Amino acid sequence: MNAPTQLHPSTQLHANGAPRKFEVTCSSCNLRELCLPAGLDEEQLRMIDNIVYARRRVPRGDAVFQTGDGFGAIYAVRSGFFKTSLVDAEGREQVTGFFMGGELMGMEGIGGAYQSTATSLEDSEVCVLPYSLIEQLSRDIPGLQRQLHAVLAREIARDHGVMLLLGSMRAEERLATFLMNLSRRFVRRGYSPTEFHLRMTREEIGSYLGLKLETVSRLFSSFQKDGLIEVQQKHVRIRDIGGLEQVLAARR
Amino acid sequence: MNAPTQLHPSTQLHANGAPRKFEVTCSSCNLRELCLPAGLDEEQLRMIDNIVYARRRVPRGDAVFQTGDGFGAIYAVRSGFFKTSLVDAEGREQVTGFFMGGELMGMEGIGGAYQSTATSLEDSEVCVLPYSLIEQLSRDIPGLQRQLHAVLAREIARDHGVMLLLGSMRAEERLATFLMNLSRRFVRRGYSPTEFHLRMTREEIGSYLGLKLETVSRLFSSFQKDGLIEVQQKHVRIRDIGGLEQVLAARR
DNA sequence: CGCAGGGTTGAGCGCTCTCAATATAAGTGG
DNA sequence: CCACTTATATTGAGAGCGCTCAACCCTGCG
Repeated sequence: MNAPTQLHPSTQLHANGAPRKFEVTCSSCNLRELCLPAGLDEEQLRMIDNIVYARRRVPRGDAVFQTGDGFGAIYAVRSGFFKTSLVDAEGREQVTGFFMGGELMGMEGIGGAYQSTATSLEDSEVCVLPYSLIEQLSRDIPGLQRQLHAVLAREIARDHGVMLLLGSMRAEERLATFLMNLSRRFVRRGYSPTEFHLRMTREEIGSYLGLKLETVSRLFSSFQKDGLIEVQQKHVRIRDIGGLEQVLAARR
Repeated sequence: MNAPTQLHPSTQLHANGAPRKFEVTCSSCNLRELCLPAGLDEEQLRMIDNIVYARRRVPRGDAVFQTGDGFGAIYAVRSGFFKTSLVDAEGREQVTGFFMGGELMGMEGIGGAYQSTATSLEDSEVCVLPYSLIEQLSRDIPGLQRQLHAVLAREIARDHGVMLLLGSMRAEERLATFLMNLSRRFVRRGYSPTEFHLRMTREEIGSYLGLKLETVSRLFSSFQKDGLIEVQQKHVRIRDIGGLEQVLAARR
């Protein structure tokens, strides 16, 4: 429940104690409006600057935390791209989310152990937010308390949206929803809403959407044939966003 | 974000202000170890006794809150049984959970509006926990703060489990998982683990599990034929819990 | 250049859905 | 209390969506 006892080798410690190369503060971070500090005023921002205990580089394929690890911190994506996944007793694997800049991972571990594994899909960097600090600071800063609760609530709401997708949508509706969701998140981060690079494999998309990788591949091809998108391996260009919305609207 | 502005007619107000018929405190509640106060010591318990702003009766079929309602409180099931569900723009409906004594509903609304509708499946009663009070008290009572965070985290973890179920399991695995989950929750509340009354319809079970009601019905019959359970409408008796576990283990 | 991981595409199957009829339970009003 | 209505559950027959199995292709990299 306290700050991580074991520090990863690539960890850059924060100033209060150890030296570090780069500025590690929320107030100087261009992702702050997408992240935990969203909505805080300048004074509050300065108060929580020390909440970023450290930054940590995560090479492609490495895990930030794994199922069963004792919970210590929430992790914010500073750069790069992640998936979270879980595996049940019988070996069934499920990707529970994809995470990009400013998004938070590991919240389901609060009060116990992480219930999933967070794996980087490209060379990435995370901010380590020790729970003990968040806990402490959110007692004194009502804005942070609210923001933390709001972030947790949004994660629950997001999961419910995925449950709707998995429980009620057909395969093509799932993929269309997925693409539009990615598009929306990319545009908020200043990237093109219509052209992006998928960091995950067809298998990972399939796991997230409750489909087999072949089905995902076929759907990509089918969307391309219909003029909705252009796909070439991991590169995607959305050509007809309205058409994608129509895929959802066309209920039988 | 403050205490509910509109009070439901059947609401029994708490002592600080208005009279009421029954004791409305956590310390006198036999569900406290399953609910928000779990793990608090006696002193802390007394401090949060006033957190139950009111109790409210919810006749079968009524909603405690609905999608889009401004968030004001978290609701704890005092007695009875609930479902939460959401409907998307195209009319797809998804049951996101079933809730029994001591379980909390509405947390996904924190900081905004409820994202689902909570409907009672039998005449029930809920405790109204105004968020403003929770917020205030959890600043002064670290145990409550932790418990709140833990409850939110468990809800996220639960949702991930459902995502695994919906994304990776076959129909019969889903129903077996569902029955074992119900059994576990009933036994914690002092009911029989092997014999219980389903409060929800086949359609609601189906929606929750991502199946059609006919499929659910067929699976019940099939489980019965295999000697795993006895079903008669809403009455279920588990005859072979090990067999149900085998349904899950038998991966092809 | 060869290899490995990832992606595409085809053929056929089977699980779950759709449509439909019937049964049973639970209300509802006379 | 009973006839009628409505909601819920069961079961069957057939169709189709997505899966399985398999072959082949593409791309990056040692």
